[in-house]
Amino acid sequence: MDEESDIYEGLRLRVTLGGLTPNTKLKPAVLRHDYNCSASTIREALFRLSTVGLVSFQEQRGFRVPIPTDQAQHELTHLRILLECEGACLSIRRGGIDWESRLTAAHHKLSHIEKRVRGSADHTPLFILWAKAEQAFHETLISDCGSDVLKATHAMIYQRFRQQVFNSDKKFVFVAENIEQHQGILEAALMRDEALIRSRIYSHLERNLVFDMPPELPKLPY
Amino acid sequence: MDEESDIYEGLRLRVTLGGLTPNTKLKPAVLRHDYNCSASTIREALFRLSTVGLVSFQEQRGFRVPIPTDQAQHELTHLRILLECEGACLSIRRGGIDWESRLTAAHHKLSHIEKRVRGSADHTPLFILWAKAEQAFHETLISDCGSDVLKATHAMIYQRFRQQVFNSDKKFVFVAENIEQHQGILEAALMRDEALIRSRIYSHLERNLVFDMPPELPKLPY
DNA sequence: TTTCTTGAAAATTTCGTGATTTTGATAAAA
DNA sequence: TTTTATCAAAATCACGAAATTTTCAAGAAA
Repeated sequence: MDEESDIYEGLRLRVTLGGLTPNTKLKPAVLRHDYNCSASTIREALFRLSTVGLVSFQEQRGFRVPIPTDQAQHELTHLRILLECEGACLSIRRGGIDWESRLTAAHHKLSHIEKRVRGSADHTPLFILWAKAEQAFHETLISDCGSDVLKATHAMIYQRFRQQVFNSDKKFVFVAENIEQHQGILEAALMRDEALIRSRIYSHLERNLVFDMPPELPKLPY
Repeated sequence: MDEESDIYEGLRLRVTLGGLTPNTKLKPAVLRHDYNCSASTIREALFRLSTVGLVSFQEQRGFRVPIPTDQAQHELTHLRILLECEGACLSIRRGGIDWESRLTAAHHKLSHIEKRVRGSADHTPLFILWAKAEQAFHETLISDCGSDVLKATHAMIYQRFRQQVFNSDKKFVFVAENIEQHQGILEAALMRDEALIRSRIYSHLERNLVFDMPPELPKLPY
């Protein structure tokens, strides 16, 4: 049977949002029990995760949970901005009423969760839910860009970004400003204003840029 | 011994520049003889190649050489432009004399090969050499952007791009304009003109964009 | 105390095998 | 002729174990 991709997804969730301490060893011989399968199967899944940067791998030294660094956070944020601005602008040009409607739906769901999060003291139980809705919103934002390669690349970077900030000390996973920022991005999308959406995506992610970065966004690309 | 990465590299070369017919099956049980190792080892390497898009994989149906499509060519070109413009501009801002010198060296090597290619009728023997020099030039161009993530992502896309155009019917692997275009990119880099280098990178890759795309490049990003 | 060696335990990598699934040729039915 | 059924050959996948490498604690030397 096809448990392989379940194992892959399960491990992906663990290393990204599982709250594992960075640098934790990931031993196939141990993990096999959680998924009941052989060590080789786990190894294969870990290998695939390592090619997308979600686990680190060293020859003859096995797999580990990557260590978050300021540098990595900055770089991942930078690429997210680049890819998301591009994808969003292309979607604005190409997307129709269907895109608008899907984006509105995704925002509605996200917004609902975010308001609940703001109320409760402990974010943990809602967090997985929030993370999925956040990802869905940002992926919907670029969903009509017309490029599977762009979308796949963005998904990769987004996962690593989420892992990075969740596993970093600061745990800035959720901040209140998100609510209005997501709202603002949605509005810019519906207004079909490319320059505005660029600047709002930038503002939304800006706080994760740990080094200084040129301030303003371009009018629009090519 | 560590043959694993040799096997990975060997297979990568075969599926990208090996001249294999698209859709060719890649059978571990057959390939094992070329690398003398077990089928499982080959399988593992092919798996890793499939996660970066260099071989296609279907559950229970094994591995195949990906089929080039116009859509894929367009998307890969689009991302190359995006990443290479960004990386080059950042390198212009951050890079010093060392970057200029490495870029000049890389261009010198590439230029030498390209002039030899222009002369000879059959490009095949020189092709691997040219491909390596071309990649080195474009990677040096973005080498001082300060982001390992950007560089790794670009490398991934570049490989797939190279595979795509080499395995496509048209075989536009080498065109004479490359010579002056590479020259032009080098000059723009040394002039530290961001807008110019963007427009020249775009012009260099433009012919691989199979669908229409907005014409001119942005002044500069953030 | 600190540094260096030693060697047993643990972890990683590779491999061949059996179970399961797909493929493709041949024959039967429509 | 075209479609469907059958079934043997071939390929894929997951597994456990052997071979290799690393880890790390305990003792020797500086």
